[in-house]
Formats: sequence, C-alpha cells, structure tokens
Amino acid sequence: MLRWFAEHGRRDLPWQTDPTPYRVWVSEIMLQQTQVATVIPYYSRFMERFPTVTALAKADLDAVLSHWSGLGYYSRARNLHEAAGLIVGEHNGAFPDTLDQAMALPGIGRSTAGAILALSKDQRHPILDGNCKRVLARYHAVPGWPGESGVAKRLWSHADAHTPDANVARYTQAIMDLGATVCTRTRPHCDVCPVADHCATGLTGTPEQFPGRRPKKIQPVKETRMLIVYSPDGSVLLERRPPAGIWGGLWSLPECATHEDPYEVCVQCFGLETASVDALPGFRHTFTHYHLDISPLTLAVTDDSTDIMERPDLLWAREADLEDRGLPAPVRRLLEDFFRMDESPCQERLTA
DNA sequence: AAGACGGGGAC
DNA sequence: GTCCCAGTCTT
Repeated sequence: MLRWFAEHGRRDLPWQTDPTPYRVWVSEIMLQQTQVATVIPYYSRFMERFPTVTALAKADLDAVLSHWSGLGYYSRARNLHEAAGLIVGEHNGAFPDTLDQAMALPGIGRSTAGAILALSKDQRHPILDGNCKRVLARYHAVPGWPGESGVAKRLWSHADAHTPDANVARYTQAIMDLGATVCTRTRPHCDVCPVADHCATGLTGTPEQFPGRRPKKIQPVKETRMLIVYSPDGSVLLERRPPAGIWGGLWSLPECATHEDPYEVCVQCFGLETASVDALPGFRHTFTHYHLDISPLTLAVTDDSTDIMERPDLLWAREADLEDRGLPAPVRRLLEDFFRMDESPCQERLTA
C-alpha cells in the first residue's frame, strides 16, 4: 500500500500541503458524505475566510453558514463552529490530542477523529469511511450492508487489523485513495490494484457485489409553496429556519401550506398587505429521504410597512445580499432566477 | 437499531 | 432516474 501510494497516491489536495489539525479537521468535515471535487472550491473559500480555529470561533454562525451554503448537511457547519468555540475555550486553541477528546467534540465521530489524528499527527487509529468500507468489504468478502451494526463491526475490526504502527498518515491516505481511484464503486480497476493478489473478490470473484446495498425504500413526496414577497425597492422577504431539522439555521422563503391563503399568511405572520399573486413554475427537490415539490408564488407588497420588521428571524434582502447569507441550494437558485427575470425587459411584473 | 440530515457526481 | 459519497447525531 505504501509503495503504491508513493507512486499513485494523491499528494496535492489543498489540505495535504500543510496538514495541520485544523486544516485536516475542516477538510474531513466537508468530506463527510461529499466528494472531493465538490469540496475543493468550498474548502478554499472557507480557509481563506477562516484561516485559524480562532478566526472560526470568533466568526458569526451566519458567516460560517454562508460559506457552507450549497454543501448540504448544515449541522456540519453548526457543529464545526461550536467545536471551534470549545477548542478555544477548553483546549487553549489547540486541537485535542487524544481520540476520546476529539470524539467529544460535536460533529466528530470515531472515523473522523481517527482520520484527523492519523493524518495530522501520525497517531495510530483506524478509520472507516465510505472508501474503506468498500475496500475492506471486497478484500475480505464481507457480506451485508455496512449500515447494519454487525457488518460495521466486522469492517471496523478489519480496519484496525490493517492499520500499521508506523506511517499511519500515509497508510490512511493510501487506503482512501485506493478506494477513490482504483477500488471504485462500479468497474473497479483490479488489474492495477496493489493488493489484488490477496483480495478475496478482486481477481476471482465479483467485487462489484460488495459492499451489500442499502435496502430500498419508497421515499415520500411532500409539497410546499414558497412565497417570494417582494417590495417596490427590489428586496425580498427571507425567514430564518429553526436551528434543527431540514435546512436548520438557513435563510429561506416563507412557506404557505396548500390549505392556507398566501395573502392571509402575509398579513397574519408579517403584517404585510400584498397583491397580485403570481405562480412561477414548480419544481421538485429531492433529498435522501423524501421528495419536496415546491410551488413558488410571488406577491407584491402594496403598503409601505417595510420598516416594521424588528424580528431577528426576518430579513429584507436585495439580490446582492444573497451571497453573504446561508441559503438552501434550491432557494438560492429560485431567487437567482427571480432576480434575473426582474432584469429581463419581457417581464412587466414589477413595473405596474 | 433506525431515521434524520443535502447536494451533487457518476452512471 | 438510481446509487453513493473522507458520517454523525437523535430518538
């Protein structure tokens, strides 16, 4: 593995050039359930804005969420920010040196804690990310879906047995790179695999059948109406979502259940008189666990009461304000389209 | 043990 | 469309 890594491993990823615990930590959190190519631009912007754990701890959560906007799993950003405060407040600004202390931080489980300490301090800890699960399930022909506790337990045992006493950082990067570039989900390249000779499935079996698939489930379909409440000065009303749950803590559009009257919602919830409801084309946003059918409605504010908003969960935002706010990806796209229509001469919606 | 939690890349 | 990804947290 180490010989293969020296020749074929990835050594030039942004967090590898200067693998401090902080830089590795941020990368590992971003890489949870997210592919390297997606992470890289986010990582660059994040490290430029929050170069140290102190800078991250001092920042507003809003600033952190805006740099996370579009990555998904926003609890990762909230946990990262909270953990930075704990590191500054309880660890004198130094990332914890033991596995248990690292795992005590929010957002850091066993695999991430092991990866950070292995990659940044060469400590001996096994990891078990998606790449390792695939490599080990194939190498040892472990049947079953890794989401089952018994299967995960066997994989952890193999991971620990393979982890060397020396060169842990390089070995850890090697097994992840092997999974990412050779032992790929479909059509693995067993002909160039450095461990194919001892692999239980590579040359003689069917590696694609490992690991076992997640049991299939029908995903429910939910629907909502999103209100684009716009004022004559070209700003739209944003509402902050609750800290937990879907899109937790992000700025989104007010929503209106199918049985509610959008005019009434504007009056009751925001004290705003509106007119001229228009429907924009609906679209479907798909999550891991359900589909969300979104029907956007535009409402023009008719009275001049835009100065009554003193609520911290409400915000009038112009187009230029959006980039500094954490918005769910579909809401960001929707508002970008809305403002783009606004500029287009064929629309008379705002000019009446 | 099972479900919640986003978004995008690969196919 | 489906599957999955450098998982963790809550229930």
